[in-house]
Amino acid sequence: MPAEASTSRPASSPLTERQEARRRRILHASAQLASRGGFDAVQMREVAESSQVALGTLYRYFPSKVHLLVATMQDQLEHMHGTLRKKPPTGDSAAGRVAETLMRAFRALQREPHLADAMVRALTFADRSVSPEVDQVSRQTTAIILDAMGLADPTPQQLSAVRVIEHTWHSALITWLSGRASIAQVKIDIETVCRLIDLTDPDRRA
Amino acid sequence: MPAEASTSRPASSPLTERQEARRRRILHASAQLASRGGFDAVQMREVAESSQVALGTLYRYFPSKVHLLVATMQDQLEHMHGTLRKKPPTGDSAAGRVAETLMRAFRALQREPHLADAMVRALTFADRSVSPEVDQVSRQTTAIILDAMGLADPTPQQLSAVRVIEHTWHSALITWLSGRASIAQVKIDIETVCRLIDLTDPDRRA
DNA sequence: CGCTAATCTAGAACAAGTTTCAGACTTGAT
DNA sequence: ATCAAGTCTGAAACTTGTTCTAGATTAGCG
Repeated sequence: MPAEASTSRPASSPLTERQEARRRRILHASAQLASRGGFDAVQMREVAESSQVALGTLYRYFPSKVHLLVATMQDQLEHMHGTLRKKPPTGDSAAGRVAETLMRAFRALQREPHLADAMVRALTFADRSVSPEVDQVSRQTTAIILDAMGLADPTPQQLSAVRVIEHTWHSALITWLSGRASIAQVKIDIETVCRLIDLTDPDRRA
Repeated sequence: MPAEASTSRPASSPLTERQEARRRRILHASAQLASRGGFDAVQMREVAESSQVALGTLYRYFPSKVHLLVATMQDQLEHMHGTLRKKPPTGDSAAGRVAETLMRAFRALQREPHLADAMVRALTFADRSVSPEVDQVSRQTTAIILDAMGLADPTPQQLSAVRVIEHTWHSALITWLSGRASIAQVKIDIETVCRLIDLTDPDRRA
């Protein structure tokens, strides 16, 4: 596997400079509009206009609104992973560190709830045509969690626990975004699910 | 709280017979179209035509496509809860019974994957305007799980565990529907998360 | 029965995602 | 520098969810 920016994307044809710039302008416009009014506020015509690109071009870069928003999420996730790396969590147990990390991410999302709404809704609404991109987001999330656990090569059990944590994370986020769960509840649920980690830690049979 | 059909819905104005019939026709058409081609195949004009109702009327009964599909899900969930009641799960532990119940539900959904797709996508895409209906679905799901646990009054911890199980259930379903997880993986994740139940059972500190 | 308010119907109109197309511009290779 | 292939632009068209309107029907009531 050749060294490549953690960004991923096989880079089937390396974009020229101007193309890279267009791509960034589009993602920036997308995030900006999303921050304003969430999923609905990201209108393809407006994204095109804001990023100084023809509508057809926008669709060449991102074949659908969902693709665009999922790519926006990848972009934001990288930021976040970078930020988290700088200040690793300090808890004693793996479970505690993961919970701390997720709550930190959660607080970051709280600062831009509309953006969070747009990204998460796109993510869960995505159909099979977006699977590769969604998968990439999922791998990135997994990496963040494994980082917090401080684990190099997890057992299958632990991987399952991590998947369950991700499930809970996404779904809890949705219930919070749609106003059906309080922040406190999200916190409790995150902490609850993180106990699964200790449960699957071979060293620490409670 | 007055006794009312488990169906819910405060019944602000009791529908006449013809109205009730229209409502059923609509839900039936919705489920039928969904079974064919999933979320996208449920087109409001087609639902209206199939159920012999004007488009405006359809929108009077269900104020959006998402409302319609969430109502369809409520409908199906009731069916399922009824079916499950008849053959309660037989496992020894609460965790086992819940896992068994969920996997049974999962197999039922497998039989109509397109319908499952439509319902689950609508559920997670729903915004605040659909919260009451989504909440109702969530309560129904909770009831099914608590039934399987054989629990009358759960502790807050147990409620959190149940919420986490629901999160996992929904999210795992989505990853399966979008082809990003195998059935085997869903099974493992369900079983993994169900261990939380034993973990929070006051009687059975493993 | 006859009236009134609510409901239903058919169909047009509107909004936003997506597709299409003809022509202008870039790029890379020769 | 020139040409071919690929890309970008602007604008219109198409699709499907949603709203609106005018007139027909129905339900409940005196």
